[in-house]
Amino acid sequence: MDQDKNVSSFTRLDILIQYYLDRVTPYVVARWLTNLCLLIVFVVRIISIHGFYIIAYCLGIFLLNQFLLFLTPKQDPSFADDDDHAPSLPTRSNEEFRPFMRRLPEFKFWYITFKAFAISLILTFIPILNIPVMWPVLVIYFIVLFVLTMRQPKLIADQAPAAIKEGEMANYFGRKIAIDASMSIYQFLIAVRQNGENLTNDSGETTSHLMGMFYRTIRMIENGIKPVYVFDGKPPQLKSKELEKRLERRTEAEAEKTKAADAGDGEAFDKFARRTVKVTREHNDDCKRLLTLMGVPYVDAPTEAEAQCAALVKQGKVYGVGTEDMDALTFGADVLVRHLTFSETRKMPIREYSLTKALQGLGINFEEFTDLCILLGCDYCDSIKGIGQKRALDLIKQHRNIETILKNIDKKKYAVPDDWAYEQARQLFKVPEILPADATDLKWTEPDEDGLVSYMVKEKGFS
DNA sequence: ACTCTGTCTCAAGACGCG
DNA sequence: TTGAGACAGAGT
DNA sequence: CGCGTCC
Repeated sequence: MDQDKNVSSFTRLDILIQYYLDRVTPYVVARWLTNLCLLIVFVVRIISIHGFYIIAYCLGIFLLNQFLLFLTPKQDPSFADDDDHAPSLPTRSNEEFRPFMRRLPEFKFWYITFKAFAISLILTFIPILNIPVMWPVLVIYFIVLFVLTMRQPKLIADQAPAAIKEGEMANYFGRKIAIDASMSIYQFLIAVRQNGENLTNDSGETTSHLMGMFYRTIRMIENGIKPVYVFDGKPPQLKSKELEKRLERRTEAEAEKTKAADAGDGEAFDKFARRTVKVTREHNDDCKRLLTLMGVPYVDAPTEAEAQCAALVKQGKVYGVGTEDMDALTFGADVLVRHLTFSETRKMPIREYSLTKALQGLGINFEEFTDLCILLGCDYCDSIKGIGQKRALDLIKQHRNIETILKNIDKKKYAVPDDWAYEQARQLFKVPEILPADATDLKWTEPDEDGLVSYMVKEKGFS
């Protein structure tokens, strides 16, 4: 695991292997068919030469063991008893939902079985391993074990408890991760400031976003993560109301800011300055330039970056979405990685959320999940007062969709908003405007060091 | 007594030095 | 903006 | 670790 001395010497090979693994990841059926073929070859060989039963037995036990891990939700000891005060589940779309992660993800399960089949097959060519045993004994042994072990996971699965996968950066070695660029830039602009102002170069251009983007990307690449940045496009129509509100608030904050500046109130100034932050075209262009120089690909989303990120996951082009925003799950991204960036600096573990496992845990399907998220409140429309996490989930479980809920609900108690646009919102989640798979070409190349230096140092005044 | 919701507040990035 | 945590108030 | 600095 963490024997870093060895790691470096294997890095090359790792990268190579990971490269092929990545390419193979989307082809689930083909992968398993390959395994099936291997298994058949193995079985045929065992039967035809009447030997090596011990290897078959070991293989069987191993497969059984892995299969159990595959069925079992990941249950971290530290999360074992957080039933009431689920400490860090976000409020928005998944306070009550216990994201549900297999202890052994599908891909890893496949990979490990693949290796197991291959190794077993090879072992059958080593005569010394042909240890004579009574094969019926082994079969009985195996059946007993099988029956015994198959009982447990049912118990665990029935409880379907919290299952967030936690891990280190290193676990994502070689993985491709889609990241909402605008969101990151926004965060950099907000967080990276000194005396209430962003960092700037001599000519007064803001450089906070470049700083953050630069270091963060470096960090990820160092860890073998291949990031793809996704830039926001035009916001959808439905969001305009929300955006109006934001603009209003920003203008308000602007006024407060000026007031604070006049009064010489540094703290207040800082506070309001953060609220006036907006990601501009220039910021985006700067970052795109930087990314190009660093050899990191980016994608221009037609509308929402989160939606495009999710699409990249669905298309199998990246492993997951790296974000703090739970909306990515609503857009159908199966894998969501949180705290991806600061796990190294701070002691925050990386958390991986899986949509499929979460749905499993909640006992609902994706349409119902979408409705659930709308009920809980999204950017696109209002939500019903008095319905929060628990009630929303209960209602969804009972009625399965918003229409039925509306029919059955006591409208006096829970005021449904006028002209509630939940249907359009649902459409946006279901069929978001995204680029088709062949429109995005993700290539990671060597950084252009000279270009980087000249851009950062000469143009932006870095040292 | 308990559960659930809504509201408030706060912080926000990454580095390295001591 | 976002999430997280703490808390108060309404509902059961 | 906490805190000052990055530009």
